Amino acid sequence: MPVSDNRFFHRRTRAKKNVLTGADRRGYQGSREAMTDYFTGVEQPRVERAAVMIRTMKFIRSGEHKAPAAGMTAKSHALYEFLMASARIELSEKELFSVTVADAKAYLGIQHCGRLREYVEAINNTEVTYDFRIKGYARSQPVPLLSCSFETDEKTDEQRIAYSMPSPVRDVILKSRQYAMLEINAFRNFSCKYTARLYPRLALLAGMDIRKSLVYRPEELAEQLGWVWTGKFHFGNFFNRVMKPVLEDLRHVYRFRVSYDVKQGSGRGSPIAEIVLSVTRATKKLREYPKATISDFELQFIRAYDLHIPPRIRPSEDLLRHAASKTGLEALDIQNRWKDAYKRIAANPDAPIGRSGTVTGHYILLALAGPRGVGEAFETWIEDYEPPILVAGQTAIVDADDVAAPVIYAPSPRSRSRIELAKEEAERVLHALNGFDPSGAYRPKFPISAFYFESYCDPDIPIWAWIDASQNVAAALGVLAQAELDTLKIHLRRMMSAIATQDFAKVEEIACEILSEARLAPARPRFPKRQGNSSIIGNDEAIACNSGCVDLESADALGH
DNA sequence: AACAGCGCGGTAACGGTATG
DNA sequence: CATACCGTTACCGCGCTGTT
Repeated sequence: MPVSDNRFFHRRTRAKKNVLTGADRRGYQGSREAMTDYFTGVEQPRVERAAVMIRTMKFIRSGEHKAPAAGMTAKSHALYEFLMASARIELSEKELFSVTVADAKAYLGIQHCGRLREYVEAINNTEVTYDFRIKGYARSQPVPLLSCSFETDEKTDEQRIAYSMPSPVRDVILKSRQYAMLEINAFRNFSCKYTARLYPRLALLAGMDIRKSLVYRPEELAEQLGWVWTGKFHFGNFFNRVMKPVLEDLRHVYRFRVSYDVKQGSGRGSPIAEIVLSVTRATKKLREYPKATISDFELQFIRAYDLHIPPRIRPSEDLLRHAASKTGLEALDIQNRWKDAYKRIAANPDAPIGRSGTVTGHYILLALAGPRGVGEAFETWIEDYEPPILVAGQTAIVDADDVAAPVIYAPSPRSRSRIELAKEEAERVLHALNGFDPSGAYRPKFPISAFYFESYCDPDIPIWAWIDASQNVAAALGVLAQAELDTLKIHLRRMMSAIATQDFAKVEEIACEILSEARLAPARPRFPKRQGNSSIIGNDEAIACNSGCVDLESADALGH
């Protein structure tokens, strides 16, 4: 193959004025509320991080502690990421930023102000170096991670964290051309402090067209992650104490999967010479594709044609433009294809659609009946879109009233307790169990509803964490996941009703019932006492001894 | 001999509840 | 609302065993 055909080897002219830099980008994808409110959080907002920061950041010391970044635990690092993400949105206009204490606590999922102070102190006490080649910045000069302080808003009496970042860091972000997109909400779910240090490196790789595996000597990787050891380097300790928890933690990342391999060296004692980390390509959602430009001429046609599509199933112009750049088709063409696809779906929802063959029309109808309506339906359709072979003369009649009106959920207020969140979520599930529409106009049939409700049998999803599910509940959910759909629905409905009425003893009772029906001995009822890490099922095999692959998608919480 | 695997035990951090 | 307290979890030093 001639080299000139390969676009990866084409170089961009340096210092071109029209090259986009950080200052030109918003740098944050998603709604701001998605960081502090779980229900908008299902969209998984992302924030960019300049590549040079990821590649060259080194922790050097941390207050009185000897070890670098001693105070930077998983939680304090999560707070750092939250502050960086909040600042990114208004970075080009401001130098001093602030977030409310309530938001920070909501993001971290903590109740105590005291804890928040500890994390802020850890951030203030941690110094790092970067290798920036910019004027006025000595490459080895230590800079604080961020400088934070607490203050009270005099008018509203609201407590806030005010903070600023070292100006070279701000400059670098605004000038950066190469960056990684980080799933900001992943950080708050990490439980190992080293995960936050490896994840950005992997994210940088996952966003690239060519993803060469990262090859490290174990000691080199340990050093980059800031793991300290005394005496001789001990591979077993490093792998069990750092890499295993990190790989396990990375299941909270939705966009890509990580696999690893360890390569043996030669010599006595079968030493490990290399750790190889590989990532899959990061997936992209429809709205993350740039909006294709459409001519006024084409726009006129689109708008004229819009009049023939019922508003409930009419994708917005923006969606069409995103889809145009994803598929390479004309926006007008896509609009037509969507309308045709909808006719076929409405006429025969059981028929598979799209490339994979696993998506049926029910998926689209369910999305249409859901809270995000046509936006989600169109996105689901285009995600798996396969251009159809058109047959002349094939028509179907679309009745604008054959689809239930989308159910609109009120936006959720902040800072609710876990019980309130659980209650609200339980009501959503009950709603879904009743067929999404009280009048019963659209009731999802078998394939889609099985897919939908089975996802609630994962004890790892928030609703079960919120009610602090016991071992019995986790085990019962495992039984339900294997059960017939009707059995699943009946028990799920009972458990969700109990949660909705905040009768948690009842949940436990139902769980025990399910277990005894399945002839499994329930453990001694433990509600309401918390029993530690009870809710992870089926992750034991995720990390094999020598090499393995952590499936990050299995953790998809509410699976829409 | 040089290394990985493994487990014990101690300390700091975390998360929740009770108390002022 | 803030602080004290306590059980659980994360982290780490260390030494022993088995394999190459």
